[in-house]
Amino acid sequence: MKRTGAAPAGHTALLQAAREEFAERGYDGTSIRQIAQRAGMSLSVLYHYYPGKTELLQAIVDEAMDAYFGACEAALDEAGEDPVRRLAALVTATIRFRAAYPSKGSLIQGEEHAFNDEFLSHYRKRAAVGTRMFSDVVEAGLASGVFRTPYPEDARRAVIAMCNAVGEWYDPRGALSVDEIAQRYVALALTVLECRPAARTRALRAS
Amino acid sequence: MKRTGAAPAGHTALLQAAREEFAERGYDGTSIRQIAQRAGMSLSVLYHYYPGKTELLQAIVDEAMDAYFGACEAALDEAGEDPVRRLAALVTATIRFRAAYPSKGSLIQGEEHAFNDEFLSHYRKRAAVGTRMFSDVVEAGLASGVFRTPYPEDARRAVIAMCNAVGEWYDPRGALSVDEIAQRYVALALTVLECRPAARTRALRAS
Amino acid sequence: MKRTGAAPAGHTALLQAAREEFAERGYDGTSIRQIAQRAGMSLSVLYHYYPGKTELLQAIVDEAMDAYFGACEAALDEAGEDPVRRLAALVTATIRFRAAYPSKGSLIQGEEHAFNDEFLSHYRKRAAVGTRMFSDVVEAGLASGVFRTPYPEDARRAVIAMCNAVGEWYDPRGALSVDEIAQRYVALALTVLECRPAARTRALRAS
Amino acid sequence: MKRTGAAPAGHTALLQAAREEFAERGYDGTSIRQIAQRAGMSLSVLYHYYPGKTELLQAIVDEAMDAYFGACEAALDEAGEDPVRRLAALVTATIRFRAAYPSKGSLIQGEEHAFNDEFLSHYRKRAAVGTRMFSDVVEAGLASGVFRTPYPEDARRAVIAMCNAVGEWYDPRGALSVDEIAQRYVALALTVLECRPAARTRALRAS
DNA sequence: TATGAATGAGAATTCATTCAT
DNA sequence: TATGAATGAATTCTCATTCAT
Repeated sequence: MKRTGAAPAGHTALLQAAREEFAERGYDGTSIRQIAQRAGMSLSVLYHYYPGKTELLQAIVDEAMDAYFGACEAALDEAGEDPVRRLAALVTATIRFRAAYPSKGSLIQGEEHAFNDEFLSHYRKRAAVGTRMFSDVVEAGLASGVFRTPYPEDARRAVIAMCNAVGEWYDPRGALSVDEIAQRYVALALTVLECRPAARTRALRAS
Repeated sequence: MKRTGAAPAGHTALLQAAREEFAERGYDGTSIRQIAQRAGMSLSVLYHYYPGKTELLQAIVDEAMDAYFGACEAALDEAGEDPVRRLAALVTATIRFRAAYPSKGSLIQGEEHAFNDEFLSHYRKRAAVGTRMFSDVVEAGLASGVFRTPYPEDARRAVIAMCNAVGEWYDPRGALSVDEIAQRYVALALTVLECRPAARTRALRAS
Repeated sequence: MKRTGAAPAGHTALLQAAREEFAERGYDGTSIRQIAQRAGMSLSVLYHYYPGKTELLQAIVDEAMDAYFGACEAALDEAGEDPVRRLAALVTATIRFRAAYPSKGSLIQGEEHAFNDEFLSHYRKRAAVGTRMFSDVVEAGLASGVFRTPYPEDARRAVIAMCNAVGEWYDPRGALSVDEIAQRYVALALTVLECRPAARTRALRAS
Repeated sequence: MKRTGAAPAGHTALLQAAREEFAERGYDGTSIRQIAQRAGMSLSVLYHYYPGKTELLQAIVDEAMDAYFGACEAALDEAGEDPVRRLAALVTATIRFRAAYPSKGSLIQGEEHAFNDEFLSHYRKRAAVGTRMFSDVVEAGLASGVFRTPYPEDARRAVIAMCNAVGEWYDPRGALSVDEIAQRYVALALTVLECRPAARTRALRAS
């Protein structure tokens, strides 16, 4: 997250403000005046940073995807070749991401209607890459025989859905830390994929 | 599903139109003009039926919850006492519900910010009842030893999340029917809960 | 006030409701729905009694003027020829009228802008008659030497203004009865007109 | 009375336009479109200056009260201690005020129903101060024996009412100047208060 | 008489955005 | 860069009134 330093100061404050407002009221429910106010700047200044509301949304979504996919790739790199460890890496990265960004303010799930056509296809392309990361790991695990789920597609969807849902209830003041939650979800995900006990034990010990 | 007969004609057409528009563009992204237009009536007529946009949203959400919880209760009644069959009943009802109502137009997930305080607490109360239905079944299964998940709370959340996610990709023209999808998700849910093989076989045969 | 019996039941309830609403919120601030509701009838019924909002206003104003001018004429008749007694009659009638009708709901002072041209001239004509009643009495008093004000026109306006103002503060639960107030205002009015002490004593004793 | 210099240009034009429209049609009878049009600006610009219709009304009323009470205080200061001269000061200030501001557009008599609770109490508080100014003078005059009215409270109301009524008929093109009218009303007011002839003569000569 | 549905114009207000400086 | 004024379209909602039955 070494993004700071490069960005022209106001940029990040603006993105942060927009992220929060969008998260609280949704894209359409938020006025750029509210964003400017929360960012502590005038409307005119806001327009100097971004040409419009849409671009603000897109910047947020893109930034979130950068952060998420970057984390995923880094985690995969570190995980090596073992499908179980790779799966654990993805789950952990997803949980951390959902915990870090408020509820729906991140990938702005459900705000796709606010995207214009160009950005929508860009977004879908990147989202597909994300899906692919999971699919690849699941397929690798099936190929090597450590995963045995009869419904790989649905199992992959289930894993992603349950990880994403963490963003809806996670509270930093809760009893469990993010990483403790991540551990549990790794276990649950392996269960969903019907991971062989031996491989599972190895992975859970490792992380 | 022609619920007509009770409702004064335009009411249902209006709800249907609003459901579709809200699903496509979100609550704030939808203008009541668009709703009226889709329902084929003038703005004034819309206001003749409903006192405002909020009430329209609330009516939709309430109706959806009525349908969902009604289906759940009926399914539970029919399932008898066996926790496995009860779990299967809830999963099936949820999948069917998510398939029947377009994406986010049903329980209007993520539009809570548009609820006023009164309705929000009403909504949360009902939602808690839904959560409870799942919790009760999970607990009963754990008590009787057929479920063995070490994380009942998270497993329950995972099951609900994966069922809800069906609404995001389900396409009636797809290869699998709703009930086939439901069968798969019952299997996945039982896997998540670490259901004993014997009980599982029994349940999957039964449905 | 034997007006009842003739009017078709709903009529008077309607006028009463309209009078109250207009008094509370002004003509433009009142919707005919509010009037219908206060009168306990449906919109359609209201429109059966009166063709529109304007006519309702005009009916109220006319009825109020009927009541007021009727009372004035009766009082003048009873007063005989003495200017002092005639003045006392007018003042008393005016005070009683202002006390009987809520604040501005009576002659709807200040709602002339809501009158159409035809009614406006009709209203002005009647109002002029009212003014004339006072003027005549003042002039008679001057002619006979009992009134000695050097500014008859302004004195007349002052008397009328102070009587009308009673409607703005009169409270039936107050310490003084309407007639006690009227007595005081007769005294004040005679003072304004610089009535000769002898004539004054006679008049104040008489009433 | 060119108050300009402080206010940002459009503000005063707006207030003037609103004052005139409100005076002609009443608060509820006036649309902000009409105000904007009379002020020669667009709706949006109007909203740039004032956040809403209510605030416009309140600004007008407050400004009018500032002007009136300011004039009263200045006049009282100049009048010295003599109750007769003080009374004359108040009457003159009131007449001038009523003549300067169109009919009911000033203290917006009779538009209290359009005030919100907060402003209503603020308004009533200031209005009470105005009442008090008159009461104090009347009481002082009674104490010193120059006023002899047996009904001080009603006399005070009468004086205020007759002065206020000037705004309903005053026409700058009339035969009498504002100050000539004021002189007459001072005389009438002193008559109402039953001022001692000696003191009266002195006061009428002085002004 | 009576009714509830329907109508279309107009209400106040907010929006994202641009412009002149 | 930065600013506050300006813009005009769109927003939700209310209005007085009429219509079909």
